[in-house]
Amino acid sequence: MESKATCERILDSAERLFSKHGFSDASLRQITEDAGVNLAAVNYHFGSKEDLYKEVLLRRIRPLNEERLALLANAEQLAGDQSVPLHAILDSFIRPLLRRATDDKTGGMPFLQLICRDLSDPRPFLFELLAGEFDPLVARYTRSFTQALPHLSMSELFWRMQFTIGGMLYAAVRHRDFERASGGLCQGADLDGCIGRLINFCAAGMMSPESPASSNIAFMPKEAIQSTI
Amino acid sequence: MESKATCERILDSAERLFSKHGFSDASLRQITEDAGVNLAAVNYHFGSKEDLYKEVLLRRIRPLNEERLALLANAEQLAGDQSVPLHAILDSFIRPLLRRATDDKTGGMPFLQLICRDLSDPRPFLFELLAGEFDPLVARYTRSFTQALPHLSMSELFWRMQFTIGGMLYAAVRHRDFERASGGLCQGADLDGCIGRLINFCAAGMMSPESPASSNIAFMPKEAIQSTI
DNA sequence: AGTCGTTTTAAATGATTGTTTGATACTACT
DNA sequence: AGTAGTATCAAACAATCATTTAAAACGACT
Repeated sequence: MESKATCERILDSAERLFSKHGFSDASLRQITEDAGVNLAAVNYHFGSKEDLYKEVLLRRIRPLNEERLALLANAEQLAGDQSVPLHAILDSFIRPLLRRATDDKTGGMPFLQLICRDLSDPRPFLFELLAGEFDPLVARYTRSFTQALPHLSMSELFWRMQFTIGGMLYAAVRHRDFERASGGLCQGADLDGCIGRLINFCAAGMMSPESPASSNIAFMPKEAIQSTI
Repeated sequence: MESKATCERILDSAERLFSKHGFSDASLRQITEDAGVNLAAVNYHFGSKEDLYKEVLLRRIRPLNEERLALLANAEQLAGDQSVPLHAILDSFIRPLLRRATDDKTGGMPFLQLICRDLSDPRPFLFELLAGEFDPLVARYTRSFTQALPHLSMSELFWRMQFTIGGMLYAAVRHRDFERASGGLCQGADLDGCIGRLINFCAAGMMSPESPASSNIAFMPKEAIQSTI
């Protein structure tokens, strides 16, 4: 049975080209040519272009989230009856994703590009897949964060988790470009430095005291805004 | 001269449809039909589809960043010879963007969708435009943050700015979906609450002490990672 | 009224897309 | 060796795309 090798060659090429050009601009002709297989192979093995894209994602997302949950469970076991350190929770959530930037066997930068794109701006045909893969993960982490940060309201905690996710996704997709954008100040290659800094940043934001929702609405006079538009 | 009305109708429809379907999947036929103009009007008035897209972006980005810079200048003037409060710097950077979620006159959610997409995952034909519009802005804010956070190394500051941008962009594009994702805990309509919380979160992350880069590399044994894949 | 520059229109161009088809090649098992 | 099921292949299908063309309509000014 040669189909296994064909499928994987298609998945590899699709991952790379979907990541580079996007779902619509990466054509099946491009992908199958890159993979060295016949054009009809995609529809034969995967059914459609959309189903191919789903398989590209699932191949990487499932091991990623399994790794996260295993690390979190491990951290909880290490903590015993004490509460899990906040840094450990964040580490188990952030590191497995960002690690992939330099690990081609688990997708490398192409996968990070895809997952960032689809989590912040998903196409409708991915709604079901993403909800199925990430809703349970978020629910699980919500429980852990709640125990580590009992002083936070559920609503405040949920916002802060979203900010964390946003910072993580942006760091994932941009960390190669940081060197240029910073004028050489930040080496994109320093992945562990990026991960450590992000965890510290989010931990500080997570731990900060909860303040009344309306306290930060206006830091300066409204006139300043109007006059500039 | 009727061309002004035609151009603006095209820009409005293009903004909405580019935001909804993306650059490639929003066709010029769709856009011109939605705008009620002839198909050839886009190439006549804008030159090409790419140039139309650039104009859609520029129409919103320029007032946005002017507003940010004016607010920042205003905050610095209010501070006199004292250093500008960190919250005020973040406010001038974050609020003008997120405010647009409920302000259709400055683009509304469609514009937020576009700017989030293009800042985290830009197409090559936008590189020059984005660098021209945002590099000076980032340079300006870097100076302000440096003064407000003199204890940070340039490299640490730059990373933290990237995390802030990431959290802001993700909040911008997702805040309508938060209600569903949180099970009703977070009302997407509470825009000011989101802005205030994001500013508090980033301020805490920004102010946290700088630690040696390698201090957070490993929170748990490596075996835990290997065993789960 | 008539002319010049601008804008709108319908139609055609040339190329590319995802998907389907039916024939051919291959593998494995009796 | 021959059959059944799987996989590959070249070719064609129907639809859509951005862009161009040349004619028609319009507006303002002398």
